[in-house]
Amino acid sequence: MRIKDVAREAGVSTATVSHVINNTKYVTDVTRERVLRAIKSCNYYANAHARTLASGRSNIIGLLVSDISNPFFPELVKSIEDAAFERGYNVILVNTNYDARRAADYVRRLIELNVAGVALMTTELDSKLIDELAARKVPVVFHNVGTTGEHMSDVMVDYASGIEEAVEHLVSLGHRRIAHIAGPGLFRSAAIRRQAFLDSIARHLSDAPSPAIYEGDFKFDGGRRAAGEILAANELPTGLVVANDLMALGAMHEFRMAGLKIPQDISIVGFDDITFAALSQPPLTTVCSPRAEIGKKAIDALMATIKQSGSAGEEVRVRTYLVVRETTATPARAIALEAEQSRKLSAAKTRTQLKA
Amino acid sequence: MRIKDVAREAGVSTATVSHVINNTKYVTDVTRERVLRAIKSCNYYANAHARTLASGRSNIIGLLVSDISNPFFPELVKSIEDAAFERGYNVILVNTNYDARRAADYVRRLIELNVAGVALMTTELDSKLIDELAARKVPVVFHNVGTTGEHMSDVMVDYASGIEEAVEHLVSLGHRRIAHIAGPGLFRSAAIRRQAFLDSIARHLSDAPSPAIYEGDFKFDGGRRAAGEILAANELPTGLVVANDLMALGAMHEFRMAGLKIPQDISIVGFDDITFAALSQPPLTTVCSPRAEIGKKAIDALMATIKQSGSAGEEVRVRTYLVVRETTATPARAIALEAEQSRKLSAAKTRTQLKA
DNA sequence: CGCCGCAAGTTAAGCGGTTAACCACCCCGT
DNA sequence: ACGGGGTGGTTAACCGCTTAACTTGCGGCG
Repeated sequence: MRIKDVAREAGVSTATVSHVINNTKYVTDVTRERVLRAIKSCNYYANAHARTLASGRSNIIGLLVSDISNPFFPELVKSIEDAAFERGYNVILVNTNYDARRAADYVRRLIELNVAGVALMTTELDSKLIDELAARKVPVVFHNVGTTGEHMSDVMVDYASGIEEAVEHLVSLGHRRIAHIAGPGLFRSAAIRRQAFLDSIARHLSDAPSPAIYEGDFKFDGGRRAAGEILAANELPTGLVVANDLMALGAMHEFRMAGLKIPQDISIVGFDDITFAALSQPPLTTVCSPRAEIGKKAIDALMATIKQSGSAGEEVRVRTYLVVRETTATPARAIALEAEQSRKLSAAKTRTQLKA
Repeated sequence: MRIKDVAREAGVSTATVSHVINNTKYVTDVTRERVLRAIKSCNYYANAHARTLASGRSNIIGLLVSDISNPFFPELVKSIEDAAFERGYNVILVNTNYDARRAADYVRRLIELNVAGVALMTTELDSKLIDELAARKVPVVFHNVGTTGEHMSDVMVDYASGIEEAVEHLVSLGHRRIAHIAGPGLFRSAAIRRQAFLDSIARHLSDAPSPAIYEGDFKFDGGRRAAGEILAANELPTGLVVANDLMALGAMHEFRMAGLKIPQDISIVGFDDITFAALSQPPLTTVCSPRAEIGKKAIDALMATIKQSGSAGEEVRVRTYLVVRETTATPARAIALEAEQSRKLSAAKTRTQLKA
């Protein structure tokens, strides 16, 4: 059932069959019909490898993610796969497990597969890999790396916009003591979020004491531990911005264990908006990192550089934004406390004045 | 940088280069060395498509899942990708979105790619697809379909064993009124779990009234709705076995909204053991569907049929088992209630006896 | 009427490997 | 001295498709 069988069946040359399949040359309707019928009657499926070999064009793209079982990724993968499917591409899924060596092995395989492009949605990236890809002129789209170049696009997620909204939200609710649970120091995304948090605080709460920052590991337990540290500190913040939802959920768990009510005792904002953010108890207010949009734009950018090779990559921007749910509220108890304190304070003052 | 460049560089024929790469023929150490050096100095990467075309062997496998964003799948995908990677295979990820047409499109593409094998981890399966695959003699491994055959293996997950453990667990805690929230009627996996539940109940609680069964959609909201129905019914069960964790979590949410305490007022057992089962509040007792094992065994079975074509597929079994966490407990309140009722009852009896 | 140009196909040369068949050489036994 | 067989490598035919270049036939135009 090869193209030559179809050609024989239709009484034409293989070239003609190829042309009707690919629409690469005008063919009369009657010939086209004959060919199509032959294709059907032979139950002919083209051989993609032969096609790629002959044409130099492949319809496979590589998708690298750090860890598909991290709840951030599935939706991203889904949207990428979806966009690729629509455009006729197949995606090879690569799970690096945060392992640079494994990523390198895979990049080699992808190059051997002559992939049309690569979506590097990992956080950890070896620059040698990128060089390798660049040397082979493989179109690439990154995620928050900040480098674009020939064949290299980047979808930059504007973490700051969402963090700003989060801080603004807390401040407008009346919070003045806001802490942050950051991600691991060496993660770029963690560093950006941390800085964005500090900037926003500086902007909105310039007179308040500088905010406490705790560091977690981006996982549930890291959130628990950080919350433990917060509880151990002498002054509890009333608001908390957490660098990802998993840690936010972990922190909520720990606070609840300690008998705190959320949001009455402490308001919490997460980051990412993973599926479970909406399902937690209470539903988590969080900053949405729109993964469906990220995936779609990544493929758009990749396709653009695939179509016209030699083109410079583009830098696409995606905003993050706050999704208010039920873990944030006016810090009523804290405000009452402060009011009480200032009342006592003024009463004391009055007394001393009276004494004088 | 093609094989002929390497051959020229090393001063040998392309055949020799091919042989040292693939270890297909003995080559003297000095020649081998020369070739390897040439490969390195040319920075040569073999072309996988040419290799596949010439050899007829591909190192791509197709992995079909219904929906990667369903929390059941990521871990399965991960273990499959992992096992495939180790064996030198690349996986093309296919997200069918529960759409038979899309699955069909993809199967065609996979055949065109001459994939070495296909892992059909979807719930919905068109028999035409399977025929197509069978006709092309593509090795396939299913998930709970129950058909094996030439080139077709199946990893059967023994849902019943876990359900049995769950029911046993509840019964041994003292539960006598146990209900079930089932999955959508037309899902095979849902039907099997439902039947396993009924069987277990019949085995352990033959004297009790036949258990109530509610139907959900395998999603969080379906669990909420089902829980709503349960609350609306006149007699609350003390124990609940839910067909998957997402619905169990939804049900917990609903019960909590209604003011019930878990597990004091109602014990809940989920199914799947998704990541969030352990993170819920309280952590969910559930039946673990060991996805890492399923994935690994699926690839093992697939590889077996790939290696020796013409072999009959095997049927692999995987047990599910109960993971006890904190949503199950002795139905204290219910027992107290019943005790109270029976006391009243006997008191009433005594009264009537006295009267008599 | 002869020639041009276009329309519709065909021919055949790759694409980059694999591998069966073949060859040259050398060692060894008789 | 000579044939046989093993060793280490080469030759070249393919795998199935694409596509540039070429052919053929025909209508239109000067």
